[in-house]
Amino acid sequence: MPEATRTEILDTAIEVLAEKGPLGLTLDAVVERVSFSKGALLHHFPNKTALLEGVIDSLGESFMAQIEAYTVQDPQAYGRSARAYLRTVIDEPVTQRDVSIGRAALAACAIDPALAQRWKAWMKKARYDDPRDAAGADDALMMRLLADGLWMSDLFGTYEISPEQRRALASLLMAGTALPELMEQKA
Amino acid sequence: MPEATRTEILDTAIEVLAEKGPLGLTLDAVVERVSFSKGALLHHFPNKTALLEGVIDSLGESFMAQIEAYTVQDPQAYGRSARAYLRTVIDEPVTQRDVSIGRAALAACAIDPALAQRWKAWMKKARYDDPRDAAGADDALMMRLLADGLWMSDLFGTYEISPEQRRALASLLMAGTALPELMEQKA
DNA sequence: TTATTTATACCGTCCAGCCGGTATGTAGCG
DNA sequence: CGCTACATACCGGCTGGACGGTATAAATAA
Repeated sequence: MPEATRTEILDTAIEVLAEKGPLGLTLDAVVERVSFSKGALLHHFPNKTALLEGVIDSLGESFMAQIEAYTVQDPQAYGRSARAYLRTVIDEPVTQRDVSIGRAALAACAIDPALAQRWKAWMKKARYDDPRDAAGADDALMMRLLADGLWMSDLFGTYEISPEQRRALASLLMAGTALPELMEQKA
Repeated sequence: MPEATRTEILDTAIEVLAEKGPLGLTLDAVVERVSFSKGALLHHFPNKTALLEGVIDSLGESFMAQIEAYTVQDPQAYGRSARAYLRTVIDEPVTQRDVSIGRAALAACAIDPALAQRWKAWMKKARYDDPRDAAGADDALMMRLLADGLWMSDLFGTYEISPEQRRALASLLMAGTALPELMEQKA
């Protein structure tokens, strides 16, 4: 059952990533926690780069699956992909494990441009089925940027954000269309 | 002239960081480019952690100096620290070197919580002299989050943002006070 | 004044551990 | 017999950093 082995490797690698960070993600560290040997690992992933790519792809798939789930359950077609993105990024309960994985993945992408590119591809793939994104709508972009900023703040604890502030931010984001109007008023 | 040696080490380390990323920043790599030996490096920075902290502090000082410069030249007191932050993060011409350093610093902070904490301290220190920040104003926070999201997008090239979109974003950010009104309308 | 100690700044080598990866098997299966 | 899916042993490079020096200059004591 080679496929099972593969996913076991990937799941374990993500677990290691969550616990020890990207520097702790070594081939040996994965092998230690797994029911088979280093040879098996290197059989399925010929080198560490391949493993890392596998991990990113695995995370990317989960990410996209979550977005798709939110997307299809959204009754309104217009802008649903953006809304699903926002919910995925900011609404999900943030466990310590999520934070660790987020940090590690961010670090990995920051270190290795190839991984960043790969993650970007997942982001793009998840940005589908939405006329606003297709049109490159300004407001959807802004909402995404704000959500990304909030996500990063969550990862690093940059700003201390109160629950009320967070709720306000979330509702503003979900409203989602107001910023361009605002711009026109100011201009 | 021990102080000069110290700053030479730090500058060189940042240079290495920009060129080879955080994984390329080894003690030997710094020593190679410097007029003295490894012993000297270890004399000024007893271990690698100390060197990394020094690098973060050095970057933090530059960052804060830039913000202070923008702050004092801003005629309007109200909200100047937030505006200075925005300008520093989004207005500056982004060279490839800036991107590399940003990536590397981000990675370093994502990997090592202690460094993240240290950077956070610099951020806090730069967030001074502003009644809105003191009051934890929602709009200033939102502008910062959006700017952070844009900064990250610049680092990774996540979104393709046209010059017009960028200009629009910048002006919206500088306007900076409208979002709370908007929230009330929506609520 | 001079001798002695102490602290600073720096040099250059060597090592031990870790880590990615290779090389060489082998057991099962079609 | 050859291919897949593993196991085991081993290696060499890199890296952090320990260590044992040296040169200089200031502090201290005689």
